[in-house]
Amino acid sequence: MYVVVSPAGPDGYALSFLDDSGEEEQQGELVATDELGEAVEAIELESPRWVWHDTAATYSQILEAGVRVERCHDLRLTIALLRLSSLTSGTGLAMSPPGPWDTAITSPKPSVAGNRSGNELSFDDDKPEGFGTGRDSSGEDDAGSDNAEGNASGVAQPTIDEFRLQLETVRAATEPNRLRLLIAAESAGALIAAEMTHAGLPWREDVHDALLTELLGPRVAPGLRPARLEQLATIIQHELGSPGLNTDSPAEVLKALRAAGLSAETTRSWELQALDHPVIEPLLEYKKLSRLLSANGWSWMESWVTDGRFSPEYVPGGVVSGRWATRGGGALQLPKQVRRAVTADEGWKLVVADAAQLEPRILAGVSGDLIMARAGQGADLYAGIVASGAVESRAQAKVAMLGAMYGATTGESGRLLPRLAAAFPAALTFVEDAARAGERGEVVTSRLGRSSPRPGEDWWEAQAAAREGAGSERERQRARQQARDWGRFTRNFVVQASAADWALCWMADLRRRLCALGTAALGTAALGTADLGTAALETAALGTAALGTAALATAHGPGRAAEPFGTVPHLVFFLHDEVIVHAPESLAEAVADALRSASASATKLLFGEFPLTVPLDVSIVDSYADAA
DNA sequence: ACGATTCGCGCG
DNA sequence: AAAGCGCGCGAATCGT
Repeated sequence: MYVVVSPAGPDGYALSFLDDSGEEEQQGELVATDELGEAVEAIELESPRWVWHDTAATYSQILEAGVRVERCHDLRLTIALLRLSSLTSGTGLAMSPPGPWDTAITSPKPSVAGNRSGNELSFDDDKPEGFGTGRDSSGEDDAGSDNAEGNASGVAQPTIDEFRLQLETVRAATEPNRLRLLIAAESAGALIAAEMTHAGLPWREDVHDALLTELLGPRVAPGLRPARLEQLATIIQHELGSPGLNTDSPAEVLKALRAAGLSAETTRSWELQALDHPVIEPLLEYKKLSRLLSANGWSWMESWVTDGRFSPEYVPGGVVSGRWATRGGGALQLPKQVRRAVTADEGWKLVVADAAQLEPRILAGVSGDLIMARAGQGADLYAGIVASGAVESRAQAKVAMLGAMYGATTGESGRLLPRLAAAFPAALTFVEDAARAGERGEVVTSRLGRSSPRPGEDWWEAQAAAREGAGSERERQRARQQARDWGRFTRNFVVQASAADWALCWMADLRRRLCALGTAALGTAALGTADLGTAALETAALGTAALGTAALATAHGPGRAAEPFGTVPHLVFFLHDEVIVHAPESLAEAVADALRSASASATKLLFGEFPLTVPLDVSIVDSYADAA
């Protein structure tokens, strides 16, 4: 069953019920915004798939009411996939001009730092053109239920139509099941993103403050330099013999370095490291600490940490490869320096898991390179590559693999590539083909059907001009450069995007297992971990395990603030190939098992019987800094 | 004075 | 050792 959620009037939603083929099976109903969570909770007992324009906008409100849902279909994320996918190229949907469904719903009030509540929406103000049915559904609904139901169907029609179009487009696709899995995974990712933003990453401000004080000196007002930075600045000025030097200005620092007889082209740290001069050490320390202060100092904490939680906004589908982006607080770049502050609540643990060498393993999978897959049977793929005889050291194996996936041409990496190609011809041919396709301006596609964008107008014009021999030699050279650049992008895309496919499946499967764990833990009997297996997962396209509504209901008793997680272990952080689960201590070991089972499930979903393994590094810790 | 771009560095 | 992919962010710098 599908339940389509559409905006209706200034302060409400229409819920429409569709059967599995998309036919309307019963009259819809209208609910006010502040009743949405309650209505969803009741319907969720039937395990529907929720269909809505934008998960981030709608699901956050449901979470505010303390309610979670098991699965959804995000119309905006799906249309983005279907527009670009090579599996649906040429379809009406792919060729249609951009419309309202392509646009995210933005909340009227820009989200205030750390404000994890009150994210109300006004569809009247914000809905893009094209939604209107010309009918006013607000107002005298009391007149009779017939009237209300009629309006519910009317306002819901554009949403229902778009959903049916997307279903039909998938049905007609080259490989519908592959796309269905991708869409289910992408939508599950959107649910997870909203839940992680809602939950936040447990953050100890006192630990963070102590750490800053130790490294920088006591806290000072914004704009002022803490003691340690002041001290280092003075030393630098002295060593360079320029008392007025502004150590924060790269241009001034560079000038001063050259005046002191040092041959630097830039002030980048790695370049400075090569220089031999007494100023280098204090200068490097200054840059490091200055970075810490500006990126993750006290004002960062003030802006982004509230009530012991760091709550960045995750942006699923924010990168064309399917990786997520984030907004706010630089969540993609939490320095190792400050991870000490990420600390489990009392009685809870952080279960930190990292998919070891994910991208090269995924390359083995997408290219069907059995030799490389075999090299990855152990815990360390790079050690396996050394054992295969392709290169001498682990360091070489790593730099060569990265070079293969990124398109290195020079340096040690470039030199090692022929040896890698000889040892693993299937894998290297695969990325090489992807690069050649990109150089021709063609589209490449991930394991589950996410395709790369085509290069822009400028790119094509430059190529055309160069082909016709027009323009200067310089312009032709530039065109070749652009072609190679795009080739490196598509070369990497097939790996990065397939790894993102895997990570989404991993998390979606993990989420179901975590919910099952929470339910089992609250039951009277020890039910153990629910292992639903791959077959069940495939038929369900990511999501049939009950979310444990009973557990959730128990978790927020009457009179308490609604809390959608209660004692259920839940994801609190995700970074490409790494997750953090916040779990009650008693469940931590079971969560670690769930993480590994989910890895196996995801690998099987993507690669079937191909003998690929994605081992995890799992740590059960109190602080993120203690993770392996 | 202010928006756009670049630099430099953090993460995978 | 410092290239080859993908990001976000703050400060400095550039352009108008």
